[in-house]
Amino acid sequence: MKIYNSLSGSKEVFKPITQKKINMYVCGMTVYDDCHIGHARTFLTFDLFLRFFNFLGFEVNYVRNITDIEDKIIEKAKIEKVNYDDISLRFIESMHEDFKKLNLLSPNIEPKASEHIGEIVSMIENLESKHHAYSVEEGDVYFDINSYSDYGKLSKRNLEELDAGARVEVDKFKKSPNDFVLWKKTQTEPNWKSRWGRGRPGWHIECSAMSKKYLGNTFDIHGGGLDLKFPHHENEIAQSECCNEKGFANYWMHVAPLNVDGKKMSKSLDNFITIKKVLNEYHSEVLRVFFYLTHYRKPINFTKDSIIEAKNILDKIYESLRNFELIDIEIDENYKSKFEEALSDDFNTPKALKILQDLTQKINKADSAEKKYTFQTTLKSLANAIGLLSDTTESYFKYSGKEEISEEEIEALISKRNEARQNKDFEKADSIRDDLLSKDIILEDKNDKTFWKKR
RNA sequence: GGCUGAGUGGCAGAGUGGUCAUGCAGCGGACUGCAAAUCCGUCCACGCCGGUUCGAUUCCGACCUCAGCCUCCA
Repeated sequence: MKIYNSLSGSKEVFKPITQKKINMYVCGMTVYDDCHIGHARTFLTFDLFLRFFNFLGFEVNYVRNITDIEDKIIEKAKIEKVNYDDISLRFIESMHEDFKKLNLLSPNIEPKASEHIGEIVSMIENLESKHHAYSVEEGDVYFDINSYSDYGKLSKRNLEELDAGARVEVDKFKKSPNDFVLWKKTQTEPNWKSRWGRGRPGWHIECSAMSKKYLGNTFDIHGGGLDLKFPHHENEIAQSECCNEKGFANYWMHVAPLNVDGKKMSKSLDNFITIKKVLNEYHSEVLRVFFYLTHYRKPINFTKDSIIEAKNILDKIYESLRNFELIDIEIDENYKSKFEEALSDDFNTPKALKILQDLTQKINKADSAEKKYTFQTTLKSLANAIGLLSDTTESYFKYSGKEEISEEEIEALISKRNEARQNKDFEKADSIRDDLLSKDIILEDKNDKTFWKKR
């Protein structure tokens, strides 16, 4: 198994600390709004990692946190005149709903920042006692970046560069412009008692505290979106390594960003697409295929055409499993090993997908029932390993977030049409088919049966 | 300006020093009452300029372009 390690900037042979066990920490959501498809990419990618590690026989301890104390949450609460946890709880619920629909495997632990204030405070105290942190008159506590010589090793920058490029106005209390806040003094909710007065944690420290609690000082994999690499992950490394006096994560994995119509998603551009919106039109596995089509370290562009392409591909694959019933049969080892090989090379999903497409073609061209079953079973089993083909063909094709016409009505029209066909009244039969097509229902006559699917 | 990464056919996207990726879309054909699905066939390619080489999309160097980060961000 080879994975690309952001820390070294190269592909490395993956060696977990404990054989066959993996401790993995992923930076999760800051819950101040509905999840968008950029989030979907990141978490679907880590879900793939998790599934494939399981497939290879690793036991993964997966921690994905929830950041529920943060400026944007507090701001929103102020605007809506509600408690901050009304906001965070609302969006945690929304997130869980989305993630369930995306068929994401649950993390083993999903810790919340607000429930780890004790751990956070003691970590800051530890850093202060070792002179890696300092408090100022105002009551804020900062991390002293110059006390940690390895600063910048993940994002590959040094302090001089950072100082030169600093665009923000320097806080007058900071010793160095790149020092970042560990504890923010505040009287507004939420706040907690501490030796520096009432306040709340800064961003970054919660991940150091929670990963330490659940995974220990040093663990295998730490990841998140590429945009978290700097400063968030860089700062986590600084805090954790200074506090624990041990190496932090061995492998860092970052998922490249997603653009919409060639532009970064943002509310001002009005190209902000939520997971809910996409799932309203497409089966969640279409989104999965869409992501798998591009390697996770490459930027991806979300357009109407590209999601349709993903749907076309998945449609074909599902089509080849129509009427498939799982029977006890050996799977094709040759395809299995090719599939494993592709994903073992830093999760080359485009290649893995191609193997599934090859299998589909083999099924369609199989000249014996036995061969067909073998390929179908192989396809199903490999696809399942990466979270695909978990639905039946029938229900996949009938999936739709919105209902324009009921299944009963469709079935009724189909039998009406077949009656007309038997009477050779093709004009009537075609008009019924056109009518259904206008409602996005496609009919397929196969042998003596008629199937329907959503466009 | 700095750092990091990337440039392959309409789009997506593998891979390799010397035949071919592949998929989606398109086009032609088979099948079908007609379609759809499926199968068969088919078009289109490696940013630019040098160098190494018998030969480079693949190796080396310069250049150009793009993206992300440098401020909140998955």
